[in-house]
Amino acid sequence: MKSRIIEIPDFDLTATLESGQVFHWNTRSDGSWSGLIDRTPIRIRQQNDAQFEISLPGNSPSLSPGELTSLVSYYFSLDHSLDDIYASFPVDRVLNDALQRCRGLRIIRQPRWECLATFITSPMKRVDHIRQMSLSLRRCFGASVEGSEIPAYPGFRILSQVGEEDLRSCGLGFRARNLLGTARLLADGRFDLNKVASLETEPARQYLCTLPGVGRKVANCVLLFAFGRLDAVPVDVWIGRILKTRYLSRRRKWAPEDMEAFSISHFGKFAGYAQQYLFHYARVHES
DNA sequence: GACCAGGTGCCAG
DNA sequence: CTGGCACATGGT
Repeated sequence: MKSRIIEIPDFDLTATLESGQVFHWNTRSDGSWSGLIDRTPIRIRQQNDAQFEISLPGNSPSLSPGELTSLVSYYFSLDHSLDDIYASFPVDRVLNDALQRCRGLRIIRQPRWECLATFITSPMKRVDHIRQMSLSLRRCFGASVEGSEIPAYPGFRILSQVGEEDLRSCGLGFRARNLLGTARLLADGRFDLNKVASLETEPARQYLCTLPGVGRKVANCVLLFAFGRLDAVPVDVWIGRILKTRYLSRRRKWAPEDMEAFSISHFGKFAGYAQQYLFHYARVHES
């Protein structure tokens, strides 16, 4: 197993992987994380502030050291300048607390379908449940990968051909119909994920919302975590609570759309980043 | 056993 | 446009 050390100045691996944007990475006894970047098994360990050991478990996929570094850099968005992002935020006591506590958290670039599918299974589920469903789907329908304990996430062509009951047996409940419906639209070519990338954020959001099981919240998660739209703000119960109690009047009623608009106007073009810090900070200090 | 979880879709007023 | 409710499952 070849490994290499890379330098990354501002990166908190644990915060990034535990912040509820991705659902399949596991810690190991030696402190490293193992997971898959699409079909490639990856092992990564933070050695100190800025040094990371990355390696390819098993011996199947032959990536050159350069290719491995590129893959990891893209996935973890190591090109994002956190200094610039932090500097763009307003002076704000609430956000600054979260920034200090979660410094180094990065918005990652997930495979599009994997991200879309897992967030279709997310409504009314806790993060650990989403992890469970994701793992069940991988085990039931995903292709095994040499060097990885867990199989790859099943593609939409596979899922489009399974029965709704098979998806329910993975614990999806009422989400099974939505995942199946969406998988079929993609498999039939009636929905094109590549088109999402070519659209401006708002039209892309509207387009995503045509999929069954995808509303504004899920669409924003997909735009933020898979399409690098750093101004997309998913408003869930956590963010809604934080915005209402710390930034807005908790008397008045706020529509999620209005809270999105407030976030953009207050936090700016990286409002999605601000949202993720607030979300993670609130969750690690769970009530 | 209620109660709630990174919501969505549908229907009545 | 707004409010209310069903939707499955699993953990406190």
